[in-house]
Amino acid sequence: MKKERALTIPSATVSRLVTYLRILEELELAGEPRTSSSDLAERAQVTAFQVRKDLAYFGRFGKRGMGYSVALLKREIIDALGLNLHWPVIVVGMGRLGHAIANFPVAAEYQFEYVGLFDVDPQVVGTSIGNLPILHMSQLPSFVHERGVKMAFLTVPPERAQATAEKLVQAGITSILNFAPIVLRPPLSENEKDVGKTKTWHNVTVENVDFLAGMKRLAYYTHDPKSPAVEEV
Amino acid sequence: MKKERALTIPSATVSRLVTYLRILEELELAGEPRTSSSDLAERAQVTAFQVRKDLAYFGRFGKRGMGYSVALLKREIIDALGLNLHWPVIVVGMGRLGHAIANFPVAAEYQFEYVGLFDVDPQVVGTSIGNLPILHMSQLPSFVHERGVKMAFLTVPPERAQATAEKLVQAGITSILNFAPIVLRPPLSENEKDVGKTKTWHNVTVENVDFLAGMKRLAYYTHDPKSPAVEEV
DNA sequence: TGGTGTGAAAACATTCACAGCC
DNA sequence: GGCTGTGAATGTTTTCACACCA
Repeated sequence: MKKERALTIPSATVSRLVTYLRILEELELAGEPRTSSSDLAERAQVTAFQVRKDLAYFGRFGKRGMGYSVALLKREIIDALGLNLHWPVIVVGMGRLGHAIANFPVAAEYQFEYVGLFDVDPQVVGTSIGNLPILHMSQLPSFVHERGVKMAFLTVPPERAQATAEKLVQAGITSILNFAPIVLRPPLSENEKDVGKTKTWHNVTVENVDFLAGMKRLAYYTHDPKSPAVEEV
Repeated sequence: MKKERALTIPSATVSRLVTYLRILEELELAGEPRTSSSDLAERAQVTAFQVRKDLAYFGRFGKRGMGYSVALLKREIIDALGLNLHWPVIVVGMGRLGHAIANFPVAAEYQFEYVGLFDVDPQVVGTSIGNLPILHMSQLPSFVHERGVKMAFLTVPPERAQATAEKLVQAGITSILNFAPIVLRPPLSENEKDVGKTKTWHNVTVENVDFLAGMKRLAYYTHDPKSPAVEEV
């Protein structure tokens, strides 16, 4: 008899799992064989309840009274996140930011691997970064199809991000790490339901990396809200 | 008679307000004088209910049947987020990433302004970026105190991030935009309650910018969860 | 005894329906 | 008629208490 395990790990939990994984790597490097929910909690700055609940979404890995094996728990989180799989990645938009990202040693992180770099500027198409040549966008659809690439880092200028994203999805990309400070959306007249924090778009997932947004949120949490928040009635 | 307005805008709402603000800027640039909750919703990829609820946390800016004035709503969100204030910012850690960030024209974003750059490496201390000299970390406490700086961008290597963050807070910094892929935490034996998504630390707020974490979350949302999620019972 | 796993409760966030006003 | 503002309902996430087991 088969029973489905919870397919849906809450998005907040997914974020924390990434954090726990990083902590487990540190513990392993430090030679610590075991940890506990309260130890993980302090290092991740959450509660021990939260850690146990997060882990319970996809299994039972601890020993009561003993805590968790660092090596085992690390392996389980890697599997749960899909980081045991090979992830070929393309970088689209080879300006300053694209160059910086393409030079980052992403291969050190599990099985992510840059396999293609793309741009439209004839000045940069044909040059290389590391041993990867920068290809023209016109070659992208066949490249993505042949190599089975699903994940793209979008590093084009903001005003071109939407149009480029649409091309990526058309070519078969399903996961976009969007560095442009805009909200990517489906081509007009498409209505799909959002799923959690990460929005879907024809089964497309977008994650945003946006330090300007973080900077503005910081301003809110830092400014004294008392004075403007008192009003005359 | 005075009455306090809701001091607490939910953190999820704060994030969306930043998005709405960006959209309002675009609309203003495009010469659109008015918008509506459904227009904003589509552009921000949320529901119209959500937009109206978010705005209702800090005021009533619309006209029934007419929607919102782009200029007015933009001003209100700017005020609510504290972006009408001047934000002097220091960048700490002038490696590749710190250089890239320091070269970014952050002054184009409201009243943020880089006022100081810091590092410990004698090779870079004394050199300049733009018209700002890179100062040694030993000068940071007096600089922060004299200039009344509250916000810092932390771009040091991961292994130095925690110790550097502690120095920043000791010097009087209350807001850290953390680019290091680690969780910053208070010096040992300090227990403070978390407040929402953004954690507090002696009234310190940390926002994280971490593309590797985004990349790993993407892997989870992209990998087919069906096969490993079915288990024998 | 110590620390996990989990059902139940509380807190929080989103969705909805519709009253109210331009 | 159209679109906002908002209490109520729903759904999701976090917190908690405690049963259970090495």
